[in-house]
Amino acid sequence: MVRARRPTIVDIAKAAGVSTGAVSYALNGRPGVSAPTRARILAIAAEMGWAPSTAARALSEGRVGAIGLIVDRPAQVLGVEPFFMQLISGVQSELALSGTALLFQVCEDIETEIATYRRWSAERRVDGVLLLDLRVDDVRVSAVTELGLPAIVVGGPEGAGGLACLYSDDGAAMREVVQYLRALGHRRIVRVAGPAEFAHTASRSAAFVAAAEEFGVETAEIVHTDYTGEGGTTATRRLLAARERPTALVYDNDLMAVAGLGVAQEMGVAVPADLSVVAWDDSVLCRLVRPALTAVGRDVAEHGRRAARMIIEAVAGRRVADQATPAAEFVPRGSTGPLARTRGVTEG
Amino acid sequence: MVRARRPTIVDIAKAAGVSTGAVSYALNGRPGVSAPTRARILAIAAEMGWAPSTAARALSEGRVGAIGLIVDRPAQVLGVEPFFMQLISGVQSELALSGTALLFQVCEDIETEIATYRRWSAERRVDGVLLLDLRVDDVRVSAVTELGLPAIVVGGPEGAGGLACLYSDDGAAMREVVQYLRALGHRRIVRVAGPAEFAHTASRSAAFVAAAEEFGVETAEIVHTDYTGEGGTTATRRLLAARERPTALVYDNDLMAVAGLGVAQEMGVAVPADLSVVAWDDSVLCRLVRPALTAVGRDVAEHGRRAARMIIEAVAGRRVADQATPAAEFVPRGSTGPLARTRGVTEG
DNA sequence: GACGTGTACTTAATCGCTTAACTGAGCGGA
DNA sequence: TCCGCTCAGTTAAGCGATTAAGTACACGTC
Repeated sequence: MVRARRPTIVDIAKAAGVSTGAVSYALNGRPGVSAPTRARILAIAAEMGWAPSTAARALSEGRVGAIGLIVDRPAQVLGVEPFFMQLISGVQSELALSGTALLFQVCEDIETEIATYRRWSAERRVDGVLLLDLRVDDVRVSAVTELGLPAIVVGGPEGAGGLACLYSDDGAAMREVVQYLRALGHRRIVRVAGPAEFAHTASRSAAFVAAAEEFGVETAEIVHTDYTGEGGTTATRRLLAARERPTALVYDNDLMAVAGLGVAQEMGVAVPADLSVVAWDDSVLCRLVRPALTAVGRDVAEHGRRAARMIIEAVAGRRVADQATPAAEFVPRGSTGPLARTRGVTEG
Repeated sequence: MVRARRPTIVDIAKAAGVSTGAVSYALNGRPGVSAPTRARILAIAAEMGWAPSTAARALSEGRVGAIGLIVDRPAQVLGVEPFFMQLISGVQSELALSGTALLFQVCEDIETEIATYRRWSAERRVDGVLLLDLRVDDVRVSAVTELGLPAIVVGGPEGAGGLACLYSDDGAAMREVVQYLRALGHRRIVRVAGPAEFAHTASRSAAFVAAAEEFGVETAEIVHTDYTGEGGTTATRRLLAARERPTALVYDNDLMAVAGLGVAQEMGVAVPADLSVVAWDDSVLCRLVRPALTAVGRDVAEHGRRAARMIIEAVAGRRVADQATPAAEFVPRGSTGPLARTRGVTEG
């Protein structure tokens, strides 16, 4: 299979009887060629099926028209957690509008991630990157800053150490969830959170604690897991086996919530009669299980599109301000309900 | 944020007091420089943190070191179906070994997909592509062949119209599933398949029909859906509402199986007492719901890694033979069991 | 001492495109 | 008639690599 020789501006120039410079001006909509000549060149280019060579353009313009996205979660989780794919879809769809490519990489740890940024920067593979899952004092921020690699923090809380940030205001939604659960009679609520080192985990936790205080929730505990189904299973089993078990669980992602639901079923804890379950990211998954999961949903794809727009701006050298994604929406479904009866310590 | 000027071979040449040609020979391990000079050049390059500019290399070598992957399923499905992310993780991890980048794109339809291949080819963005979800008489095959774009068909059945193909032999697993269900006493089995136009759907369906005949399954029906949760829900609802409802359902992906499980629960059909459920792709999801889903699992990430190796070979210009992925493994869990009692037409 | 043969380089063309600088024609005004 | 200006191009350098072809020197050989 011999790869066909694709037309270059030289071919167009020859066909049009002008210089390559003129062709370049015409194709890029710059002044310097007359209207008829421009039209002729454009027609020839279209007919030949010409498209600019990214390599050549990258070399002379210094920009490659690609941005990078690295996810570092185990493949297991990645596959099953809707959030990432939806985010990527969103990012990708927006990038496609400007012909920007998306380089995607899965890493195992943050060191490899940083090494990849270095390599990408050194090889000039990408014009900028999107950082996910910002950690408290995240080393990646200084790494990309040092490299001079334009970057946007996606989903972190505000003020990402000098980098522009797309944050989602989870505070209001968290407040709504806690208020709702409290109104249903719940007094022992546990938040099954993601890893403590993630900045957005911390910010949601803070909102949770504040809301619990505001609405007079007696016990408002937080346990940390790793976002995996197993993590959710283990945590839930432990929580439900406790003497004073919680009556409501607020999970940090849909996957863990589904896992929790399974554990409750397995332990004979009725949902929602004995236990209310709330999932943070809403997704098809939440609607498929029974009872359907009450969830806090946000438009993840839109989140991704915004992030894409921000990084495009940043790459273009324009200042980008922090931006908030539309507030998350609380969607009550069958997994939450009024507490059936007041329960004492343990029942037989 | 001024992007740091990254070192080029000119910088290295100056520092080493040699020409850029010598530097190039040294860095690429070619003869033409003495051992001491080579060592000196390598040391300087390492110290400067030099990495070859992909753009420059692409321009002079004609290869960009990137391969493309397009998925055309709605974002909704993508997010929630573990298969894709796991596949991509696998592909990506293998590509990373050779420093090859992965361009990832989500499309809405096959026309856009083909247009993207054209653009990628014209812009020389990728050296090759992986084709997913081969259709019967797939137009993409001729499209990439015409473009002279190296491509590998992932997961199609053998003989993908001239393109090398990585196929998974689903026949044996399907036979095992049907035999197992038949042994449990099931006589009315329905396969809830993906879209009929996918080649792998057709091949699995053929295996299903053959196995049903071999083991004397009375009713072996096939219904087609779109792989979405909603598709699974609707199909299942219709099937379970029928006068002679099936006693076992074999779903083409985990998502639909979970959806089916939900519908059964909602309609008061006990799983596995009244209905056995089998999912095709095994994933965390299958283990999280209750009862856990009996599933046919394969190592999707390994599938991806193989695909990556194949496309790298193809890009290098070597002939690539069709290859089979290790056979799928059948994992019985709680969602399948012996038929509780022989049921007549409809019961109250 | 002339000649061939390696070795260790250098030189310069090349990939495809952008763009600053230059050229030459046409035109208006003094 | 000459000057300056604008327009519509052309020319050529540059982006950062690779690589064929050339060069200079050392060495061995007859």
